Amino acid sequence: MSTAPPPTGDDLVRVLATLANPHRLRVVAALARERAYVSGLARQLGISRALLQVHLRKLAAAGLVTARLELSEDGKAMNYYEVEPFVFTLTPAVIAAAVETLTVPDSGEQPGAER
Amino acid sequence: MSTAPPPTGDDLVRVLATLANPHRLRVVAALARERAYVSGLARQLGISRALLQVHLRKLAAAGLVTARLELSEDGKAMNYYEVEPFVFTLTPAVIAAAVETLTVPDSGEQPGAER
DNA sequence: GACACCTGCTAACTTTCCTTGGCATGTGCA
DNA sequence: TGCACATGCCAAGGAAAGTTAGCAGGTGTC
Repeated sequence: MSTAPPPTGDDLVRVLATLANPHRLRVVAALARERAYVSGLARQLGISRALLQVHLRKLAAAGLVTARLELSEDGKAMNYYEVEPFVFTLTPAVIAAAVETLTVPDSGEQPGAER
Repeated sequence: MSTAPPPTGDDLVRVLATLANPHRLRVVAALARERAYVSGLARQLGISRALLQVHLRKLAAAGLVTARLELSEDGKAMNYYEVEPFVFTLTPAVIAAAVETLTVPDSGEQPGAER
């Protein structure tokens, strides 16, 4: 009974690096409560829009949140973000499995044929 | 039925930041197979001792690995590291809960009394 | 037209992390 | 004594991430 598909090494690193940031954790937490648009979320979190943009971009790149462009009642373009229902389990065994598919910076990249 | 105690926000950030690194993931994976001492592990992973030291230090600081100083048969002091059987579950809900106990860089730090 | 709200981007600075190389210490063995 | 192996620490350069400030575009309302 698997709870979630085992992430590849690179995916795991990306997700971990993305979540390893207080601001991004707050963003995820806020979006978990309810979806929000950029400016509103920036005000809610007390950070600048430019900063939030960067963090949202990273979260989206990691597949943890998604953006949806909508039009408000008064015709304004609002970019609504919502959290993705992700589930990652972190254990030594999971990591050991993920490492098998870790890309090396410069050499070859045969999964499970390096050691 | 809880699988693991909910981590505090700061703990979570520390663990995530620690694991968000290919080298440290490899270290955890190697130690998950079997414990090892610094020099041997460095050779096994193909990295310098100094570099491994830094990564091991971070892993230990996050509570993911532990060090145990032992004496080999021929009287040499070997510092054996072994992985801790940690279990972290990453979901939007877990993150939302952890954010409640996130320390702010400069202001006060009353858990769950800010919003 | 001026204002308020929404969106996005880029350049530049600061800070942090990563990595290397060198140095110092201790043990056992030929 | 010299070599091989183990431990550790520190300084310094390079790479990456975080953050700010500013600019530019769009719409609706007074």
